This record gives sequence, C-alpha cells and structure tokens, in this order.
Amino acid sequence: MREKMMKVSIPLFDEKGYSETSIQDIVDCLGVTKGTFYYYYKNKQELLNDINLNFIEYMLEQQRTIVSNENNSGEDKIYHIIFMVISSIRTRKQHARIFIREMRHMENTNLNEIKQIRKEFKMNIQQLVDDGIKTGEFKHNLKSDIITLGILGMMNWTYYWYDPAGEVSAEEVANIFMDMIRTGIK
Amino acid sequence: MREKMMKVSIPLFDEKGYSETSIQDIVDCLGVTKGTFYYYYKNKQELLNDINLNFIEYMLEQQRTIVSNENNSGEDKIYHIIFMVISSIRTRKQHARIFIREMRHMENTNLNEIKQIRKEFKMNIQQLVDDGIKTGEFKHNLKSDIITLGILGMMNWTYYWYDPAGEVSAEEVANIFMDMIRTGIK
Amino acid sequence: MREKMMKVSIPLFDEKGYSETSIQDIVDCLGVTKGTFYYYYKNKQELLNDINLNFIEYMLEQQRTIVSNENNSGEDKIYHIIFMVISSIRTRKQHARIFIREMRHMENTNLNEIKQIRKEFKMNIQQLVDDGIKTGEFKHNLKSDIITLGILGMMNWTYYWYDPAGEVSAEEVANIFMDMIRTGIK
Amino acid sequence: MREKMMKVSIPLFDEKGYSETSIQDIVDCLGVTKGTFYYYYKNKQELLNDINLNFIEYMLEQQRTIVSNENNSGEDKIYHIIFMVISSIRTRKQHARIFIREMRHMENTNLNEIKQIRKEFKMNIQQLVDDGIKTGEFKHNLKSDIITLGILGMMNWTYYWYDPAGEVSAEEVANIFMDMIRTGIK
DNA sequence: AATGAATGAGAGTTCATTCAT
DNA sequence: AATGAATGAACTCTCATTCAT
Repeated sequence: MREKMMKVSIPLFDEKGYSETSIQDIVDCLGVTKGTFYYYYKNKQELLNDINLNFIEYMLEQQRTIVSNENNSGEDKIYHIIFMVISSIRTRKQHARIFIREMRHMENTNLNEIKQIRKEFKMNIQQLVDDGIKTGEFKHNLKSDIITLGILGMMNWTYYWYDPAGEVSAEEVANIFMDMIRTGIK
Repeated sequence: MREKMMKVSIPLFDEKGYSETSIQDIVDCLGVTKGTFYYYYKNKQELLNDINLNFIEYMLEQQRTIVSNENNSGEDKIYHIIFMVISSIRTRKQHARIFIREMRHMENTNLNEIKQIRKEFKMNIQQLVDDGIKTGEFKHNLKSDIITLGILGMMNWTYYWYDPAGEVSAEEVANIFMDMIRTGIK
Repeated sequence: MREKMMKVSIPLFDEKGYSETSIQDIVDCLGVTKGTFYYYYKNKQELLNDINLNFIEYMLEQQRTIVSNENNSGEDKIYHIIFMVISSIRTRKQHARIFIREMRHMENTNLNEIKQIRKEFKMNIQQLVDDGIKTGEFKHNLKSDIITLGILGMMNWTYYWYDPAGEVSAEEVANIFMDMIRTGIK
Repeated sequence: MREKMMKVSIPLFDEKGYSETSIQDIVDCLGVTKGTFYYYYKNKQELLNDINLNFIEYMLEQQRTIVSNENNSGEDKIYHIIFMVISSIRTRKQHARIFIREMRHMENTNLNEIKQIRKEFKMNIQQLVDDGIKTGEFKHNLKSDIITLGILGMMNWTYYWYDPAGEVSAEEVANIFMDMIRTGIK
C-alpha cells in the first residue's frame, strides 16, 4: 500500500506541487479514506521522504554500476552517466522534478541522508574528472569541481525540457552533450 | 509600497516557498496589516507576477545589451552572457530561484508573457551559436538547440550552488564554463 | 451628492442585496472614492435609511392625496391606492423591493419611524374598509384588519412579478384585483 | 448532523439573514467547530439549498395531496391550499421567510430546480381557477393568471404578519380570505 | 469637498492530523 | 486493515470605517 501511495502521489506532486496536493487528493486516487493514509504513513512528509529516497537511491545505484565497470575509460563512464540520466527521464521525469523542487519540505533527518547521497553522486563524477586529469586523459589545469557542477547542470536541466516522446533520442542528446564536454563547440 | 512588499517577499518566497509564505509573514516584515497588502495587491499571485516579471525583464535587458554590442564576436557574447548570469547571483540569487521554482503558481496571462520572454532569452543564445556555425567560428555539425539547452542548464544550475561570497569569483566560473564550451575538457 | 449616491445604490441594493453591495461598488458608479462616501454619510446604514424613508414617505404622501379626495367613494379610493401601488412599480420597483427586504438592516431609531409610517399606510386602507362597513357600502361582518392584510399582500406581491414593460397594463391589474376584492370570483 | 445543522440555521438565517449569519454562528449553536460544518457541507450555499429545497418540496407535496383529492370541488381545493399555507406558519414560518428572501443566494443549478417547483405550485392553483371557469363554478371572464398571483400574494404575505400564537386561528384567516376571494367584500 | 493610505475584525474555506471503532 | 467523524489552526481575502492631508 505504501508503494501504491507513492505511485499515485508522484504525478500529483509533480503537477500540482507537494503543498498543493492534499492527502484527500492522494487517497481519492486509490479509493480509500484519509484514515488509511495515516495507517501507513506517519504524515505527509514521510511520504515525500520515501519518494525522494527511492529516487536518489536508484540513481546512485545506477551510477555505481557504471562507475565500477572496469572495462570502460573515465570518459566512457561520464558518457554512460549522462546517458543514464537522460534515459531515466522516460520513467522518472516526474520523480526527478519532485526531487529537485520539493527537497525543501523534507524533515531534517532525512534531508541530511539525501544530501549525503547527492554528494556522493556528485563526487563520483568529480572523481572521474580528477582521474582523467591525473592520467592525462583530460587537460591538466581543470577545476574539476566546477566542471562537475557544469556537467550536473546540463544533466539536471534536461528534466525540464527533454521529451522522451519527441524526435531526439536520449542517446543523441547524450552524444551531443558528451561531444561538447569533450572537445567543445569550436 | 509595492516595491517594499516585493523586496521583503523575495527572501520569504525563496526560503519558505511561495505557497508556504503567508500574507501575514509578508506584512509582519513591514509592520503593517493584511489589509494594507490587499490595498496594494489584488492577490498573492499578483505579487508573484510582479516579482517574476521584474526578474526576467531585467535579465533579458542585460542580455540584449550584450548581444547588440557590435564590437564583440559571438563567442565573446556567449561569454558575457554567462558572466552576466553568474554575476547576477550576487544581487538576484533568490529572485532567480523563485523564478525557476514558482512559475507554476502564476496566472495564465502573465505566464504566457513570461514564457515568451524566456523563449527570447534562449533564442538569443541559440542565434549566437547558429551565427558561429555559419561563419565557421564553431563546428559546422552542431545541434544548436541542444547545445543551447546545455549551456542554459549549466548557467541556471549555478543559482543552486554558486556562492558569491565564496572563494571563486564569478569571472573564474564564467571562464571555466566558457573554456569547456569552447574547447572541452580533453 | 447624497441624492446621487441614493440613486446609484438602489439598483445595486436590489440586484446584489444590501450586505453584498460594498461601499466600493457604490463609489465606483460615481467615479469618486470611499472617503467621499463617508464625507456625506455617517455609515452604510444611514444610506439605507435614506433610501427607505424616501420610498415610504413618497408612498404615504400619494396615499394621503388619494384618501383625502372627497369626491370619491371608499371603494374608489381603495381602487386608486391599488392602482397607485402598481403604477409605482414602473419607477420604483427596485426601491420597493429594497424596502421590503432590507428593513432588517436599519438602525433602531429609523426603524421605528418607518414602522410608524408603514402602520399609517396600512391603517389608511383599513379605515376605508371600516368606513365602507359602517356606511353599508361593504358587507357588515368583515374582519377589516385581515381583509386589509389580504389586500396589502396582493399589492406588495406585485413588486415580485409585475412587469411594467409587459403586455398587461397597471390599470388592468388594478381592475382585476379590485373586481376580485369587490365581488369575488364566483 | 446535516439535519441538525439545518435546524439551527433556520432561525439564524431568518433573524439575522443568510449573509449575516456566519458559519461560526451555526457551529456555536451545536457546540462543534467550523471544520465539522465543512465535513458535512461543501459550503454555506449548499446548506441554504438544502433548507430551501426541503421547504418547497414539502409545500408542493402538501399541495399535491390536496389537489388530487377527488371528493372536493375546485373551490374546496383552493380553500384547503390557503388553509394549508397558513397552518404551515406554525412550524415553518422562518423556513418560509428564508425561502422568499434568500433565493438570491442560491447556486444556479438548484435555483432552477426550485423555480421549477415554485412554478408548479403556482400552476396548480391557476389550474383550479381555470377549471372553475370552464365548469361555470367561477365567473367566465377571469384572468386566471393574475387572479392566481393575487391569491399567492395574500398567502405569501401572511408569513410576515400572521402570528399562530395570536387570537385568530389559521382557520379563521383562511375563511376570511376564501370569502373575499369567492364573493368579495361588497 | 475629496482623497488615499491604512486598519482590524471577521468572513468562508482548507487541510493535516487524531482517534474511537 | 480501514473508516468516518471531528478538530483546530491557519489561510486568503473582504470591507466598513477612520483620519491626516
């Protein structure tokens, strides 16, 4: 039931916003009553925590798999992360947007956990950049943290414009971004 | 008074969120009563409209000045836009974040106006890329729209991490980003 | 200015109701500001008092003229009162309805004055009935007070259905009512 | 609970008026909180709808029973309707006055329904008059619609003056009115 | 004679939450 | 496992009224 509640809440939270979605809205989707909600969840925040944790843990897990693949170069790994993020939009666009927008409404305890995971997600990319600098794969004078934040910006922004049903495939976008990151537009 | 209300609302809207900020919160900051708010504003939304329009019009104006400078190359202009955006964080960080997050709460009429301006902001960049492709300044096989969205992502994300009081100057960030965009990290 | 305010308030009070009409609504019709209203009127109630007094005094005056005409029989006088009331709808329909519906909102002092006038209006009719009984013009066993209330009911109700622009003239309605009152429908 | 709320609201709506009665007034009578009101009613209007529908449906039902009684003549039926209306004052005076005065505040959907019922109530009387004309029970040259409006006026006005606790019984008033309608005062 | 800024009290309504059943 | 009644606090918004200018 907790799963069902998460599932119906995600489109509601994305479309109307967390604050604007009432418990009533959620239980209406399931044909149950508000009491039922509180049987499964302590409060509304807990549901948001669940949703956000579920998302970021999934993303981190995917990223870890990519990073730990020893057959690929750093560059390959960065590419695969970008591709993974953009691909995830097909099934997790709403999920991702909630994550970005509604973090503010989380309890402190869970917020810290999430920030930790988020940091790891970022650091994994930064590490790839740093490694590349060390091995000579990348330029030697890069500021890896800012480069990483640039890459994250490009990726995260896709949640606001990329349409998986549109003409451009996730692969194409990933390729274009990776090209720009690798050799620029000049 | 409308100005004063905008001014105190911006930090509130950024920190607590638009929905979570009550009219009471706003008027308390000014030492006036709720009635006063409604003397100057038709409703809460109108205040948000004001805030958002004020922001995006400022940004567009700055961008127009940059773009219309005939002494600079396309590349220079892109650089100046990036620098302008990051510099704007010093005085407009909260303003910008409200703009990005709370657009959903705007009235339709004003929303359309804002979307229009936003589109122009984007198209101005895309035009620079297109021009660069035509003149040979940039690679000839670029997908300018996606490249532009990548650049916008990098810039917009800075509102969430860049600290103007920190060690790295806006100029440095702009340089790093511009380098990546120009020649990549390889 | 007090007159002008009364004039624009009457349609507003009739259509929206006294409570639902705001001072703002009233002053908007005149292109002045709320302050102006309070320059001429102590408060909203005073305006209603004015409107209602104006109406009932006019009605009473008309009635007095009819009653004091020594050429007419009692029956004639009753007829003329009915005709006068129904004729008054053309110019005072809204006025009359406000009078009937919004008396509740009047101050006590004025309310008493109005009730007094209203009573006189009623007693003038009742007197005609009583006179008729005494002179043998009417049946001798009539309960004049209840008969009077019946006649008043017929007349007052016309404010809710009679359309002066419709096909039936005020004269016709007065004739029909008077016929019924005189000789019934049998 | 909806019933209880209707019950306490009727005197409030009659004495203070619909607009002047607050939800707080209503719930105070029941010792519950405003939230409870909104658990049972969508809004204030819905309560008024309930009250008004309840009244007019009761009146129509009573009228239908009278009209459908095949043992009575048309004249008898008109008498019984008048008597029924005046008798209803004992238990429904306030109810009736709310109905007459506060129709303006009803939603359109319900308003139409109510107007329909009201029309039927009127047409049932008019039909009796028409029948009487046809059968020769009544004068042949009557304008039945205006006669009916006259009768309705007499009856409806009783809600504003008849005191069931006073000296005159409902039966007496009905008899006096019926006499006037039948044979007039001459 | 008229304005415009401000007030303050209260309105209707929403909603997360509780809890006995 | 689930309900349904109830709460209470907060919210947006309205408006008659005041008063210095």
